Amino acid sequence: MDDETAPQKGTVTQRAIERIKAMIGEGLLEPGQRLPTERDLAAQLGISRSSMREAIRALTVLGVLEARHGSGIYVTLLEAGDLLETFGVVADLSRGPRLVELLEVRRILESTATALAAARISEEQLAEVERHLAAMNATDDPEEIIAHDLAFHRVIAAAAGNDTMAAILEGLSSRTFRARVWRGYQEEGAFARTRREHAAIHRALAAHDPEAARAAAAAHVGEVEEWMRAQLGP
Amino acid sequence: MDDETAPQKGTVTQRAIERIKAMIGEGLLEPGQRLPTERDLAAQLGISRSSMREAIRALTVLGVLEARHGSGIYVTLLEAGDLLETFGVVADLSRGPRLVELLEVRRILESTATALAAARISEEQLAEVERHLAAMNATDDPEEIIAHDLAFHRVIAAAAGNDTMAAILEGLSSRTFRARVWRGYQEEGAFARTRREHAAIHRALAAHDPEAARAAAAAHVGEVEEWMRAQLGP
DNA sequence: CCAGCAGGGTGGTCGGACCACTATGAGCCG
DNA sequence: CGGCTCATAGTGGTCCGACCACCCTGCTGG
Repeated sequence: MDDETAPQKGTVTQRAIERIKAMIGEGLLEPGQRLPTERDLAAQLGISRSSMREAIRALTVLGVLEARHGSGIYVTLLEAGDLLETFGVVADLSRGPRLVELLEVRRILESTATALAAARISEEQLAEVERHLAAMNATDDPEEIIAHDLAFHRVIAAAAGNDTMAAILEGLSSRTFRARVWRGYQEEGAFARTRREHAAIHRALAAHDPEAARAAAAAHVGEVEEWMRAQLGP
Repeated sequence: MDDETAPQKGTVTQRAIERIKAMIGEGLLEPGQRLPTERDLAAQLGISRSSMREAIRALTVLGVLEARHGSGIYVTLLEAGDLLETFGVVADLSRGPRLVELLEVRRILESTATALAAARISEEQLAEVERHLAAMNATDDPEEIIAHDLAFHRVIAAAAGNDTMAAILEGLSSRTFRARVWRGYQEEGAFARTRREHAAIHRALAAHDPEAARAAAAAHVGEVEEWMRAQLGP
């Protein structure tokens, strides 16, 4: 009786998901705000707690809600990182031709991000880039190399000043994805080449030369892209 | 007792999600394949059906699984569209500065996609582009205009030959997102300008001129981007 | 041979019970 | 009086068992 709309479309849980999303979209629920308890929410929408829990779980994995055991359910800050975390799942589960497509997207975004970074990067950020570059060349532990490689690009993406783009790139370079590609890639002695490419990117950043940065980054990702394309062909 | 690993990390449901994701990642579960029943899966992992249902629901909203009432649970084809559908949620819930960031990402991807399309588009696809262009100019029903506008760009994205990129762009132009922006945008008489920009994009496509297409698409999205930036500024 | 129906199996929903954790405040100790 | 401890209420997490709605198969009867 609390509501007028009982359109019966889709499952009960699905409707609950939409309702909560709508509440947030309309500003009834502010970022960081605490929601009513599961029991109250279920009663409000006239559904069982089980169904409501499924809806909450769904919005949790989407990065919209956050459940704290013993405390309550909260709306996340709805920042880029929260919402785009699921992008990593795509990278993890993609295979074959789709990996090439993902690398193509990454090449486009990463080259632009690096170009933007060249124009905007601060001295502190540049120093951090150099730190990861040095650390990457100082060890031969693959695990560590990948970590610094990721951090290298992460700093650059952050310097580009677009959090959304940075979050997407983060997902496209998620740990497992990178490790999966590297495994076979470095077996071909691509180590030296990667090192040279990273150095080129750093040079362009230090010189604040966007065009050179774009080219260097595109070439860097493009190398991996071409290698992967070749793996699938014959 | 069935397994060796009971590391007790995170919630039971979270572990179930990871387990199923891992099964798919390792190829134990093929795309399109049917899973055991909820009851069996729950028994296999030693958890309750409720928890298993939450895990399944989570993977369902991520576009990894698909539940068919009365039939069973299936792995999706894991195509770009399946996995990137959640991208629309990001667009729906983003506001303020993040909308500008999203438009910037869209500008970068859309301009590249349009450039690729200029080189690869077929006669049939070009005809479809023209169809939507004409339909868009023939009516003044905002609903219909938006629909054809979306379709216009969708065909172009498809012609670029990168399904992943097309899926991302689809999410960035989702119905509600587009409607939300249009509402205020067209109040400023941006109609004629939009029409001109679309015509320019079509010309570049017909001429198979990638550079012109890139410029036209970038300008098109950039217009909206600038308008939105202005809305937030003062 | 085929249309129609009935049954079993599946996901969807519900309600309730109990557990694990957190936060709060009353009460104790220093 | 101030700080600490610990009981306790409230919250999300898990489990169970029942029933419903729907799909699919196979059987039945024309």
